[in-house]
Amino acid sequence: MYIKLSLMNDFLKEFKDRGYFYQCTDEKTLSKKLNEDSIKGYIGFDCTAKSLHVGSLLQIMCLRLMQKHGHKPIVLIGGGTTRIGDPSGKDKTRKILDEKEIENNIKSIEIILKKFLNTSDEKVSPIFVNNYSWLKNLNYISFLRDIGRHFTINKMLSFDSVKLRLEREQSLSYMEFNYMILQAYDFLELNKKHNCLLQIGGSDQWGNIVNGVELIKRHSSNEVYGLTTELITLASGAKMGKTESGAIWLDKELFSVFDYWQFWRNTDDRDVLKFLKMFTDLKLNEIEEINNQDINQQKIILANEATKMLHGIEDAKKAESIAKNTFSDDSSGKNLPDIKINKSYIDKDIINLISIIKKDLSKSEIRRLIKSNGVKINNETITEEKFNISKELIDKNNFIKLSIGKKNHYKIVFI
RNA sequence: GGAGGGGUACCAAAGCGGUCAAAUGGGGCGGGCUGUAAACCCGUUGACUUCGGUCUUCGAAGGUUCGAAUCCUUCCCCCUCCA
Repeated sequence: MYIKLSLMNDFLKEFKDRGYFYQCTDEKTLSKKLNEDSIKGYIGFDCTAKSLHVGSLLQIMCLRLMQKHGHKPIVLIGGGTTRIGDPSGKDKTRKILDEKEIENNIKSIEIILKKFLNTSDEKVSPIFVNNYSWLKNLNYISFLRDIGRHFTINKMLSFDSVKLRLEREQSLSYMEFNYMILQAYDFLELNKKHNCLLQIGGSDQWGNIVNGVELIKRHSSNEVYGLTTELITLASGAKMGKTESGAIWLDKELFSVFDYWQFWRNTDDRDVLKFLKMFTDLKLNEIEEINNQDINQQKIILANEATKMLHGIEDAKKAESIAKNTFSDDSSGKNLPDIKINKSYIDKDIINLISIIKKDLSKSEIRRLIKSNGVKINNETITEEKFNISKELIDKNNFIKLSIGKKNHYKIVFI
């Protein structure tokens, strides 16, 4: 299966060089195909939430990379399969979302994906499809006859997604058991309709992808390929994309540009190079150069590049300067985004104000925070929990800077 | 179907009539050090509080007791071994 680098297709080469590659069903032939032609490849996204989070970013980068090398991505939004739930990597059946929620999720996810992708060049612009459009009308009997016949239970039971659930004696419903068949069917459908030749996914999708490849071979004797990406492991051992305080959402309503920038800025030293390769458009030789710079400078570059890709260069720069103000210049916080709070909170207990801004904190937690010197107003540590927000604290621009811990700063504007 | 073991806070895991809002470890949060990193050190980690306390928690529901996570009854769930 070894291919000389010189013969390897550019897309695949970069896919590997950037650290995306994990497995491929038939690397050699795929490489050849990619060299001959512009092909179509797809990645499926789930729509269980109204936004994608950083955990999906690697897949998005794969779509971009396809475009970069002249291939056309198909973005499959799993409107149908989300109604079923992928059992991979899950112990429990997840809750089933209602129709409206799914519809809304799909819309907002599309908006996010479009920010990342080139939609103006017809040749590579993405095709958006929703598998609900074909899954909803399946006829059970004919589906079993056409598709179901190609799957053996013996084989299905051997897939990790199923096996692990059974081994742990966690129940797996018949509905979820069918997920892999539906995903395989998606690939078949895309192959038929769009001549899609490739499916990319995370390494946990391997089984599902292989099923699709095999189904297509049996059903229509076409050769198609599967490619999986490395599971990202952070130096700290934690999972990429989730912090303790919640997911790193790509939607700025859920996760502000500044926080997004900060997320990258706070990357563990040991992960910086990896992330530069994976999550920026910088050329690999540029990255080599950057890698010689001061580590904090590298993180700033990473944060700017990653933020730019999603929110645009202006917002990225803005985030950078807010960060500079807040952390380096120790400023008043005047550049932070405004948080508008009703005037009636003036002259009141600070605990109330904080509980409005950090809704997940209980009042006891806030008291504890204050006790352990974790709260500052205008850079002054608050020492008593009965602290009043007096008028004198509010500056001529009508705001105060509230800091919770070392990294959370808020500009509270009273209106 | 038979025999045994177990369900405790975010997770793991002690406790087995009062001193238990519950040891310990991990994680989280805050502080210190530093570089908005890592490592390390310290504190904290149910809710509400007029800081005196008050209220709710140990699978679920009942019961015994002045008093239960701890004892009894019923139910639910999980694990191991045998058939």
